[in-house]
Order: sequence, then C-alpha cells, then structure tokens
Amino acid sequence: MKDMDIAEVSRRTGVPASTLRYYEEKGLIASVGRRGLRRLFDPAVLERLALIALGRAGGFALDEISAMLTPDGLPQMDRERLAAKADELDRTIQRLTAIREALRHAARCPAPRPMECPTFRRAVRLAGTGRFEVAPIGPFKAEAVSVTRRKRKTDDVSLA
Amino acid sequence: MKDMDIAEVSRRTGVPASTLRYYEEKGLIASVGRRGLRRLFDPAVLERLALIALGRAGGFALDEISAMLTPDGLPQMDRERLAAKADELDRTIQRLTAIREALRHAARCPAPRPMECPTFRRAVRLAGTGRFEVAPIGPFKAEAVSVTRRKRKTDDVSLA
DNA sequence: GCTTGACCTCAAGTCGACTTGAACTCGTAG
DNA sequence: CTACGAGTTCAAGTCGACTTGAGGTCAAGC
Repeated sequence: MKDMDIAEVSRRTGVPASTLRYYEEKGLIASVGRRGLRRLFDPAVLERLALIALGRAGGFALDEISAMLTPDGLPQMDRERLAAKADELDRTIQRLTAIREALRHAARCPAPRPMECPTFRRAVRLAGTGRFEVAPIGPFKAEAVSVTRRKRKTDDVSLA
Repeated sequence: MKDMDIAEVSRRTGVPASTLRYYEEKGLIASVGRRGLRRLFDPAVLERLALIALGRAGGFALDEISAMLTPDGLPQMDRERLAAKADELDRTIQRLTAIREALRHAARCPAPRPMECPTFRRAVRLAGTGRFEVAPIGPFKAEAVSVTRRKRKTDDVSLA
C-alpha cells in the first residue's frame, strides 16, 4: 500500500484531518513526507491511531499515551508502568461498577430517599467517594459510546 | 445540627468553597439563607453533595446530575432513565475492562509489535473502538482515586 | 495558463468544571 | 469603635483536546 494523504487517513480511521494535524503537532503521529505542502502518511499510521484511540478510550491523556508509545511499536514503556496503568483502570472499573449498581438499585428501590436505603448507601460507599467525603476524581466523561449519537443538541433535555 | 457556613461544608465534604458557590450558581445545591452576606447551609446539603460526588465519579456531567436530582431527594428521574444511565455505565465498564486486559497483556506479551499479537488484537477489538475506527469517547481521566484504600475486595457483580 | 479545490499554517475560539484575583462587606473580638 | 479576616461578587483565567476561520499554496484538469 502506498502512502496516503491526510484525507485518506481520515476516511479510513474516522479521525478528522484537523485532529490528525493536531496529533502530529503533539508528536503522537508523524507524516513521512510531503507532496508539495501535503502530508504523506505511511499506512502504519493507521495502526498507531488505533492504539491512540485505545488509550483515549481508556481515559488516558494524550501525553500519557505518547509516553507509552515508541516511535513505532507499543510499549517502550516498562512493564511495571503498563501494569500500573492497568491497575489504575482496574480501580476505575471497581468504582464505576459500584456506581452502576447504585443506579440500578435506585431505579428499583422504593425508598423515598435513597440515602435511607442500606443497599444504596453500600453502593455509595463502594463507589469510593468515602462516607460523605468527596474524592476529587477529576473530569471524567462517560460520553456516548454510541458514536453516532453525537448529533448536536439544542432542543433536547427538558430538565426539571 | 444547626446550619453551617460555607467553610464548614467545605471542611466536612472536602469540596472547596469556590466549588460550592459554583454548584449553587448552577442550581445543584441551595443555601437556606444568609447571615449578613454569608451563606448558610442545611446539613442535608452534605448528603446532596455526596450524591453529586457519586455522579461525578460515575462520569456524569453536572447538568446530567442535576437532571437526576430533585430539589431534595434523588430520583425524580424516571426509572427508565436511571436504568439507561446504568446501561451506559455498563458499556463503559465493558470497554475499560477490555482495555485493562490489553494493557495487562501488553505488559506480559513478548511480541515485538503488539498488533502482531492475537490476544492484544482481540482486546483492542473488544475495546469497542471498532476495527480501526476511532470512537470519539471524550475526555476521561482515570485519575488517582486512591483516597480510601478498599479493604473489602469489591467482589460483586459479574462483568462479562 | 488559469481555475479549482484539497490541503496548508497560525491564531483564536469552544466546552465543562472549576479556580483565581480584585475589590468589597460584615460580624465579632479587643 | 475599629480592625481583622472570613465571606461575597463578578470577571477573567486555566486546562485538555480539539475545532474553526481567515488567508495562502500548489498539483492537476480543462
């Protein structure tokens, strides 16, 4: 396969050209040259972008991702660090699992105030926000995994 | 317990005063009055803040959270919507689990390039980023949560 | 040779969730 | 009665990950 221009990379990965330029600027990907002004990319960039997407989906920052990616392969990062990342993710998963249970329970439980329900309280406790302590968790965003649902919202949300 | 001033709420929840004002401005919490200029909060605000923290920890936006919280209790939100949120979280968990596995495997696998390893590829596939399609997942941040160490191994809940 | 249109650069804008800073107001201790 | 310091307001700044817009370039088709 021959080198691709930015439009093709974009088409094949779904990543907008503007994002690809941004990634290049940040050093996450590299173009192999130019034809005139236009960037040329090696097909290998597709794989790299998949890895980047994986990291993003895992909630890692671009800087962290570039720290785990060598110029071409994956883990120049030592195994310890990778394992640490996995553990980090694991804790997140635990937390989210507890919250999911809290939500499910809240959807089902008849208690007038959720905090009066022991099951709910337990879930809250497990959620790791401490008893009533608020753990500074940082900006998550469990955004629509359903990619196609990002249509632009102006009309929706009739919030009470 | 008598009404608290902003400093006490802050102290007892760990939420900075600036954030409390911000939350009030956004309508997530309310003060019950003023003494001079100073806000007074009902102790119930602590519980509400715990719920808000729970939502934040679950990756929900403040707007979403306020949509699920009635002026005082929890779910004015219909059960369907709560269940939908739980499902959303569930998909996130699936994805993160796959990524965790990919990471763990990468830390262990001897393959020179991870994409050559079938196990890794499988994990990537499960991560839901499509084949090589990049799902725009949005800014996560699996930040250090380790506020309170979890002694109880949160055994529960079979995640696939 | 000229137009076209995809691509380029660089600066600025956006979004969410807060934080920070300047200028001001009070209740209270001395 | 005055000073102090905790609280207040409002505007602006920050951070990460991009997007948008204005204005410029260039390979290719007519």
